[in-house]
Amino acid sequence: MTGKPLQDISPSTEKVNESHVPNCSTCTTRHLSICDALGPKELVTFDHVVQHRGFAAKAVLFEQGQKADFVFSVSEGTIRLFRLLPDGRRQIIGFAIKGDFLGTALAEKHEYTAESVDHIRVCRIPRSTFLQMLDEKPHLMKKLHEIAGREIHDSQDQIVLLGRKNAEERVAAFLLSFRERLARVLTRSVTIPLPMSRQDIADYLGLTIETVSRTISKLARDKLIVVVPDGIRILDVNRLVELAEG
Amino acid sequence: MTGKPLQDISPSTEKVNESHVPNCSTCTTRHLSICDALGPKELVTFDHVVQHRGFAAKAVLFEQGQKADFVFSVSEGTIRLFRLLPDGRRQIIGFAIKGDFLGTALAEKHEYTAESVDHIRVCRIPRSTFLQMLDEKPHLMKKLHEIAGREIHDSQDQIVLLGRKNAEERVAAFLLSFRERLARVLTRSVTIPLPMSRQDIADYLGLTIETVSRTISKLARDKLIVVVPDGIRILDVNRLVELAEG
DNA sequence: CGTTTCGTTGATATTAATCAACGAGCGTGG
DNA sequence: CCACGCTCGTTGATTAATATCAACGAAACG
Repeated sequence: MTGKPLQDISPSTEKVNESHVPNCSTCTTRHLSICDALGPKELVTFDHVVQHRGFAAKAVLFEQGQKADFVFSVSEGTIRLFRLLPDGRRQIIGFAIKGDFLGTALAEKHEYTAESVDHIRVCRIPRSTFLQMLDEKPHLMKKLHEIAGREIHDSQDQIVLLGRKNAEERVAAFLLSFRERLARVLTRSVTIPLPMSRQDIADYLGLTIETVSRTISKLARDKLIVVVPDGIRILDVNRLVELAEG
Repeated sequence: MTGKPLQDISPSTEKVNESHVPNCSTCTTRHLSICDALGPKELVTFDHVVQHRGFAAKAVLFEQGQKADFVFSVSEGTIRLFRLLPDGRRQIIGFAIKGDFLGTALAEKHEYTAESVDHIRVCRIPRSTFLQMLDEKPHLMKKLHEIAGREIHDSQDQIVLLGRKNAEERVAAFLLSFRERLARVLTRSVTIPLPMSRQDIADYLGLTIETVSRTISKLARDKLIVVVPDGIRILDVNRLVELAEG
């Protein structure tokens, strides 16, 4: 479907990073991410092993089946995580945003592909280094497991959505959950920016692009939302929540 | 749908447990479960806090939204884990079998209901005790996270299945994955016992009971499987795998 | 300024859901 | 021990939801 090859790190974007995130101690994403588990001293150690990277849209961070050499923390932008079936069908597992942890600590291989939706910035650490830290710092391990617990919970929500909800419920649930996640990260605004394409939303919700488009149009017709450039605005949260919950 | 109230612990079944699993050191499930992370000394400690319980079919171990007081390890039987939508639609998140860890260590509340499919035996530990052990034993924490990683992986498989596979692919994938899990636990036989009902399978695969029934009939007509009492037998694994993978 | 990509909408096709009937197995009670 | 009533699984007929095919306009891009 989208199947474009990876693009390399853009040097210009990298420069932006260097100035914006000079070190872990002053990082604005810290309290949202796994780094929240680190003390002041550990943050300094972290600085020595962490690598800041910027990517343009459609860059591949890592691929399904590939050996996992790094783990990542997202500082900015949106990343789609997906798996492909042999015939090209794509299922997006999730969208990663600022503060999210990416990659596998204990497993050797990535089980999905991660591709930037828009301009992104990430911090990455060699997995071997991270593993060593995990062994030395139980509180980091615990934090990681906490994150895994949330991931499992979210996956189960998605399983219920895909297994038992209709198109309208799926779209409503997606808009609300994405809003919820954005709210942790930026000022909670009525307008929800949607950097991903309709095709991305469709592949996330197990629908086609046409059904997503029609459903969004219907929600707008019913005055639950308004479609704005690159996003939507919620008019009636309560009715949308009711819809989303089934 | 199934919505039956919980049944209490059957004393007779409990007796069976006492004789069959007298202690953790001789437990036949140990190497399959989280207890595999425990050393000989720790196993003895474990013996003092673990409670063996037996349940008849359709017993509720814990419910969606309920405070999580215990964590569980399954010794025998099959357990369905599900969530209900307000209007009664049910989505089965998974089936737990011998060796599986159940419950949430770090979260306060259960996010799904666990109900025995057939006669089961479980070991349970107060969550508070388990949490304390986690803090004291980093290797236990690591083991738990390893298990969580596998759970996340399986959830993602299920998301792909529900989002992008058709009925035939779903049923084929279910049969193979259930067989795979059983194989870890009992001698790998050509016949796959299916203790759960067609309705359970349907609620797991996001289908209706009729579609599951029809699809199984079709697989049998196509000579990929044979339906036997309380299970199926696989005739052509390769074609079934091909089907399941999409 | 042409060209491509993206989103929307309409018409039709297809898959799976729904509605319905039936038979087999099981437990219970006469 | 048999008969009745249930539950469960299967199969058939029809319907409904979403996918597919198709066309088009607007925005983005070189």
